Amino acid sequence: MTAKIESFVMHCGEMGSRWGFNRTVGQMYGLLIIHEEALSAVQISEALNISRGNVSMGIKELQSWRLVQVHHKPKDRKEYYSPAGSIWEMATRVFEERRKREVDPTLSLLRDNLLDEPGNQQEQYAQDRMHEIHDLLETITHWAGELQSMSPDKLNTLMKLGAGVSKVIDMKDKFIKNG
Amino acid sequence: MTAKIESFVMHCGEMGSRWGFNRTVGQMYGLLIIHEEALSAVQISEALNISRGNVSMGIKELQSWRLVQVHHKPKDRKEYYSPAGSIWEMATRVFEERRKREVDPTLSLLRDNLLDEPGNQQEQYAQDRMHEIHDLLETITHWAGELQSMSPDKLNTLMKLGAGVSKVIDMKDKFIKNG
DNA sequence: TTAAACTTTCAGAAAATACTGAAACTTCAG
DNA sequence: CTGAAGTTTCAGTATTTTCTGAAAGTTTAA
Repeated sequence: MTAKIESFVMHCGEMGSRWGFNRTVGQMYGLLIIHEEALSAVQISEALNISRGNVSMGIKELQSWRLVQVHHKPKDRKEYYSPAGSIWEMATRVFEERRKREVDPTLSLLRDNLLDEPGNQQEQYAQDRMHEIHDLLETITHWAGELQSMSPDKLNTLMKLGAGVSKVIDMKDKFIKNG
Repeated sequence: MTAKIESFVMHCGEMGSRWGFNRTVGQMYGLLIIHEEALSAVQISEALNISRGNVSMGIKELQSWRLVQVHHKPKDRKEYYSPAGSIWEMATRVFEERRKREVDPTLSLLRDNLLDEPGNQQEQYAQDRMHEIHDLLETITHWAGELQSMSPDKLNTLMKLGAGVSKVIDMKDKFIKNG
């Protein structure tokens, strides 16, 4: 590994826990992304100086995020791993998986709590706040889903438009009002 | 604390680490959100059964996220804490702080790495991937900033529009072409 | 079948992170 | 000043998370 490549891989390790996995899983994913050829478990463990068992667990973790793909080479029993999908897909998958882990459980707890009538003023206040949080998370979650259903280039147009989208929406309102 | 309130607070604790802080900080923030009155450090430590020192560290952490506000009562030297801003602001702050911690360092590393010429084919490939990641993160970051600059109700309109925004944009293109 | 070549699992060790509580520090009323 | 009422700090401990490596499991070629 050259110094530049190593610095990227190590950075992925350091950021790993902030992105939702642990250091070695971060390093492994970083390595797979910038390496042109698919790598075997042993190659990964040698490149990163981690145990074979750890690589096995890490691959499992990355698979649970739908971020790696397994390949086989003819006349070779080993499994070779590479990132699943484009950089774009990688981003949407991380986004989606994090939503599942970070938002969905909370939405479900809030829904449950909101089913009961509040027993007193204190609970009334608490429920009002929970309601606000629930609605906000629900709106954002729903919106994120809609965005992900758009084609990447539509989405790109939208992003490039930025806050300008607001003008376009105003224009639509005017257009409709005026017939 | 009633059972329902406690379940919410404990949930915030469990989710804490997924949201970027630790268990007790999560509990503290949950408690402050659903509690109508501001709470003193001692009240927090008693409600959650954690040490006074831990509360102090937790408040510091929440302040670094710009999520709490300090109040003083007349004739009372204690500090009282409550969430800073509306639920909406809370969401944008968490979003923004997480961007700073999760994305900005990576963008800066990528920029640095992309300044140098690649030394060989392997580095060329690595740099191409880094370039893709850089551009994607930059686009998303920029877009997120633009969205945050919009007023909450504009943003709400946009979110409610969902994927329908794509049609509005098409309409604009047609309108301009024909108009 | 057998055994070689590989992968997975998991108990225990190591490392990282969070928490406590006592001491140090700050602020302010008298 | 003094000391009471508060806050912060941080060394040491407890807890949680991650990692290792050996054993168990799987697959396939002969």
